Amino acid sequence: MVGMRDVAKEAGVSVSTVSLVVNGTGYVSDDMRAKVEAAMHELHYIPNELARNLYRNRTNTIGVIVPTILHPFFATLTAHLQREFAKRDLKTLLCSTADAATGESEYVNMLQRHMMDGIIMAAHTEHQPDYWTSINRPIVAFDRILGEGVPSVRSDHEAGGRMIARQLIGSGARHVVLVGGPRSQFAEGTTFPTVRYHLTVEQMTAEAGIACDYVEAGSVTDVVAHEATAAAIFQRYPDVDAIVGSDVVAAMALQEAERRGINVPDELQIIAYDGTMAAELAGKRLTMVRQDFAGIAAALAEQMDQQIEAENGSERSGQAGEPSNASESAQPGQVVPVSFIAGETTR
Amino acid sequence: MVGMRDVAKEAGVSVSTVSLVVNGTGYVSDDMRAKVEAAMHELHYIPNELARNLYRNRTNTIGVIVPTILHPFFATLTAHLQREFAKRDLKTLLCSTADAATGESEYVNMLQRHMMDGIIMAAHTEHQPDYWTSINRPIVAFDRILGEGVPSVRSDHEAGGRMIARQLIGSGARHVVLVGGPRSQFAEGTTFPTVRYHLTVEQMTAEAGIACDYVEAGSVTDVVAHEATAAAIFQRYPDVDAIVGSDVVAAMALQEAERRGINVPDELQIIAYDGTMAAELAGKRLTMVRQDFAGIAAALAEQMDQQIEAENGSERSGQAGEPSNASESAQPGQVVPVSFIAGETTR
DNA sequence: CTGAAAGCGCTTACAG
DNA sequence: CTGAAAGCGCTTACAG
Repeated sequence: MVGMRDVAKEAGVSVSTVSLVVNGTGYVSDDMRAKVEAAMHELHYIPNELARNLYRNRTNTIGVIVPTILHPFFATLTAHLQREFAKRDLKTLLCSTADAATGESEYVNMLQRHMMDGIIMAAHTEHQPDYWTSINRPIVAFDRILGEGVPSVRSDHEAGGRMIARQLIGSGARHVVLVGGPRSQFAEGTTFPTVRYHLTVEQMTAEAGIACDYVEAGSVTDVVAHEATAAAIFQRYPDVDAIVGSDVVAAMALQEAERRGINVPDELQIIAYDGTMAAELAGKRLTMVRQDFAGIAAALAEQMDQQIEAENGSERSGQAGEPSNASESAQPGQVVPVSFIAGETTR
Repeated sequence: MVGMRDVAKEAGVSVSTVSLVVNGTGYVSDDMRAKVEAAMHELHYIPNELARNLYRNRTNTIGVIVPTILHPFFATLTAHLQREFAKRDLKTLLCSTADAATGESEYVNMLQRHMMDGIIMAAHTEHQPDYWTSINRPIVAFDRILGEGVPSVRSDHEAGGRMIARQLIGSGARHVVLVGGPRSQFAEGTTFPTVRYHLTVEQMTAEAGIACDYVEAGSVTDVVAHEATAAAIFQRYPDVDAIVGSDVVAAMALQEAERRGINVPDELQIIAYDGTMAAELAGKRLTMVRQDFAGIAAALAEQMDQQIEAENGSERSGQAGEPSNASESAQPGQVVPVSFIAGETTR
């Protein structure tokens, strides 16, 4: 492997000079520069980033922790994040907790070993907030609250809930079924902001005198489970006339409805929450509440930037041991708007 | 930041001893080990992987180059790859060429700068084979041929084509429309093995006296384009009674058929090629040819392992400058079987 | 079994 | 403007 030393020798200059030329920093005479560049070409020199990483204590890599990239929701999120990070010359390390046998803590471990510069946390975690706040490295959460000092970004799920409820009420729905995660996540002080759309729909339909039942969907990881969930809805609630759930659930519900000869949207309305590509592949164009993935990714990347900058800053000035997460002043959570897109599955 | 030196000082031993304890290599007396471990705990020591990386000239990271992870095909491939790599303690760097403004050559550049240990190439490239063979670092191609010495893995597309043709012929199809990539890729000596399933179907239907037209789909990146493609098929070929295309195309074709009141499968059969989750979300359970993603990922990872091992080996023994890609003896391409799964869209 | 030393390939003050 | 030196944090022969 040809290194800077070889280039320096070939060009008859010092290693420092080669470094200056490679990095375009500092002043180098045109004469020297030419000699060095010639030598670099001659030897096909390619700088080794690992040495730089060590010196800077930086990898320019961000880990994106998601349950699985097989799910369109997380694929979409990840794709948009990669775009944002690439703009900032940051690489995206795919960290899924369901696809690999690697839990979040192993990824956090890698963060602490400086294998990455930061983590976007968008997967489930059993850890208590004090776990997350004690890590003391750049972490930004998506759609969950990991504790004081860990900035977080989420969609405006309350608004999403209102949009859905308004549609259902306005179209004369009588019996709504909501599909979502484990009901245990709905406890007071939940760290899952997503539940807010469910809660909003439940509240508004109740006020309007509309029946609203809740069905727990299978794991986000398992598509087959969603199929079973869809079938179960019709069995358990034969008079259901509106189903609300994630794209995947909505698509499966539509498929099941067609199979049972139920007319959509006349007899049954379906609303998909998320608005990924999955919603476009269904049997009809699904009506949906679309999350603004581009906006979410931009906000997450922005927060990550700040976290990283704060870390660099505090390293220079702050005392080593003091555990102080960056940007204490961070909002409890940045909120990104959602939008309602009427399709062929509502009336 | 607390380093090995601090631990050594605290424990009253040398840095070498700390290193031995951390790595569990070599012999260390229980006495020393205990002292070191106590000190590590005391100081909350966490090893910095960057230094190791530099010494080993390794990152344990593999870049996966795909057009976009938004497409279920590549999401599925990537998810399975990550699983395989994780088993081998390798991390997965997401390298998409369409989501970010980063082309393959930038990723190759990163490979050469030792920001990763290898690349799985599954995206389009304009480069000639001599570009790829001259890189001289671990590269494994998926579903494309990048030149002598670059191992490659693909599905058995001929078999896939035969399965499709048999179904169509057996069910009495009269007018088949195949949807696929730009026809220019079909030239003699193409580096795109995928076209073999199209060619096989065309040949077999021709022999059976069945009409078979080819429609170019939009970019793999663009889902909306697929919708337009689907609509165009029905306009251009009003008597079409069988459509074959990727999951996404098939799903959109089904949607369009239902919209036009065309009965599937009685009047129109649809076969999806790939067999990702996208095929399950469609209006009906699509009949499909499923690629064995797990098998593909395993084969790719296996080849990558060999490439990396070969690189390490040649580094020790071989002379530096000699460009010689690992495993010259690699097969022209490893072939993974596909399977036919009957759904509700064929008869 | 343990320690002093050299080195991974680069960067950055610091003299000149 | 250029070079010699120290150092990023760890690993690994090599003496003892």
